[in-house]
Amino acid sequence: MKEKIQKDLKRILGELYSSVDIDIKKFDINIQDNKEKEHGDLASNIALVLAKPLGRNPKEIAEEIKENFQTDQDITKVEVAGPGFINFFLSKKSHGAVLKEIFIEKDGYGSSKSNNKKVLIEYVSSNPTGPLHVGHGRGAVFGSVLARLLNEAGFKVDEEYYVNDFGRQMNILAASLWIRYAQIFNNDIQMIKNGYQGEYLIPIAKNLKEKRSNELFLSDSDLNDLLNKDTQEDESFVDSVIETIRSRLGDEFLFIRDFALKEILDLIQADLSEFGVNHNKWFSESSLYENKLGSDSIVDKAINELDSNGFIYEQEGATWFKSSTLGDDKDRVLKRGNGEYTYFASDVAYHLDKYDRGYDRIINIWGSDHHGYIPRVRAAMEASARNIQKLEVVFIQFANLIRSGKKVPMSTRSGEFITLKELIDEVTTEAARFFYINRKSDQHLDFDLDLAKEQSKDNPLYYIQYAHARICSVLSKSHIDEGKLANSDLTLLDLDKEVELQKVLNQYPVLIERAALSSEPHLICYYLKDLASIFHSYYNSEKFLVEDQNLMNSRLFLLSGVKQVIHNGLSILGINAPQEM
RNA sequence: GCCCCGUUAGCUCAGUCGGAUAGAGCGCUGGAUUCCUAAUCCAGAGGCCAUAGGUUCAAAUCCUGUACGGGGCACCA
Repeated sequence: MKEKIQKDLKRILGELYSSVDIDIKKFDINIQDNKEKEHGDLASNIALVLAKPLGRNPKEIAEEIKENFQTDQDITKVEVAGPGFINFFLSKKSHGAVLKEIFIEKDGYGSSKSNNKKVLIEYVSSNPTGPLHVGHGRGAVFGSVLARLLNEAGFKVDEEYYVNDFGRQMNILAASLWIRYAQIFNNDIQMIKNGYQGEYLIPIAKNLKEKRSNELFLSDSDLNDLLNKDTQEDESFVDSVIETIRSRLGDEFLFIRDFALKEILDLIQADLSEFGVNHNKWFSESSLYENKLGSDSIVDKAINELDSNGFIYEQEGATWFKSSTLGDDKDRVLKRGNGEYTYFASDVAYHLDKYDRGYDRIINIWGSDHHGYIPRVRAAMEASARNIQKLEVVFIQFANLIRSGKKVPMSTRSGEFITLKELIDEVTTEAARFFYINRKSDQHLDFDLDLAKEQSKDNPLYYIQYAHARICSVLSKSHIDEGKLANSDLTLLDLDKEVELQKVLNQYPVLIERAALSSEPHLICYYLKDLASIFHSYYNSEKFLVEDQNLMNSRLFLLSGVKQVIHNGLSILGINAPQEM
């Protein structure tokens, strides 16, 4: 309908003002939804926009356009109001068109046809050194909802988890696991200061013992240092433990390391899966460092590319990237004086690899504490002659958990954090997903645990689900075949609330498109709350199962449309729409 | 010091491309159930949209300054 009005207005403007010395075509014609019923359904501000360039009174222009506008069976009335708005009034029948559309498209209502564009969303990517905690939950939900949303908007979406399985932290993980393993044989051994403290390594150590029995245990002489509590307090002690195990066990050290990584990735994957988050790609950081038969690794190739573009120099034994020439605060080290690569080197190579895989959009979902990181990554892509417009970064702010009105204290040190699994077990996956996504991503979020568990209208998720269940209940009590409702007389739906419901249903596809384009899935939550609210109000003011068959059928048809849209919206959020509650 | 994000009702927050009288929930006050799920609804009170300028026919929305709050600025990952 909006498109039709736009087209008509364009034509009228062309006819009226073709002789004027300005280019009418360059003005966009906006059609807005009106809030106030007295203003009609739609409005255009074009007369106000044109007033200045034409040097005329906006009301006169609006009247002129109105005179030339042809009303028909859909657009029944045109009015000029206020400072020069042109208001359009739609017929009852044209409001009902949306119900037939929903009826035909069902689950597909709101989704666009494929646009043949590929998008990569990288998210979560937490270090594989321990289970996910609640801090990861928000990014996890956001990424998975954005993936569904973009899929709905016609993109071909890949969801990727970048596994930081390279470097010192993996050795520390291996050492920590080995200590848990050694504790099985000698409980005088204690976890060392820089090791991973969490108890999650204990069951993994038991699994390790199943595989290797006591073969990985060390001789008494090697254990001397480990049993000396004074030296353990030292920050660098972890390195000497790694050295000891590595020199005594040789390749078995690598076995321990790989075993630890695999077990923890299994843990992470299981938690994500229970949380409705499913990455279809897992990208290993260490794969960036493989060099097959003498050829350069991906990281070396990336550095060489920067080098040949003139962005690399050596200083004090380290390899530097001249990011400051491309907007970063300072230059960055890629390879340290001791020959080790920095995390940033991996990231440069990783991002180049993403580009080379041919995506149209590359979306990173990062914790907001990483925002200072973005100029150097951009600089690296620019220095490698990649189109930096393709790279988008969405920052996710931290979430606080609130219980009984108070912040739940959390410390990532010494393993005192609440895991994602514990959160899910307490409030359910669905509530956790909804509350995480309910708020704009770049805003702090207070996650109220008590509210998430509450079963009342204070809990917006229950409110929405209840609307769906109520409709299901009415439809089932009516004993009518939903498939036969399509021929209902939609002109009978002329109550204010009925018209409003149809208008809101009509906005759904636009909402999905906007949410996808601006990466703002929280809009879906607000939309669904709105829709549910209008429905509940309608439910309380009218009866649906009435004597008059025609009236009943049209009302049930409307309800069936509301039901479908709630279902579609919740499904993007990864939340079930229950038949009964 | 530099860089991000924020400041809207007592509280928690929405607010589309700048559009007509500023939105919701909670809380507060008062109502609705012989009837399709009261897990619901209806009505009322409650606002200098932090602040000072600017752009515009029109600013919560765009631009600049200021104040206040949160976060970030490694040869860590």
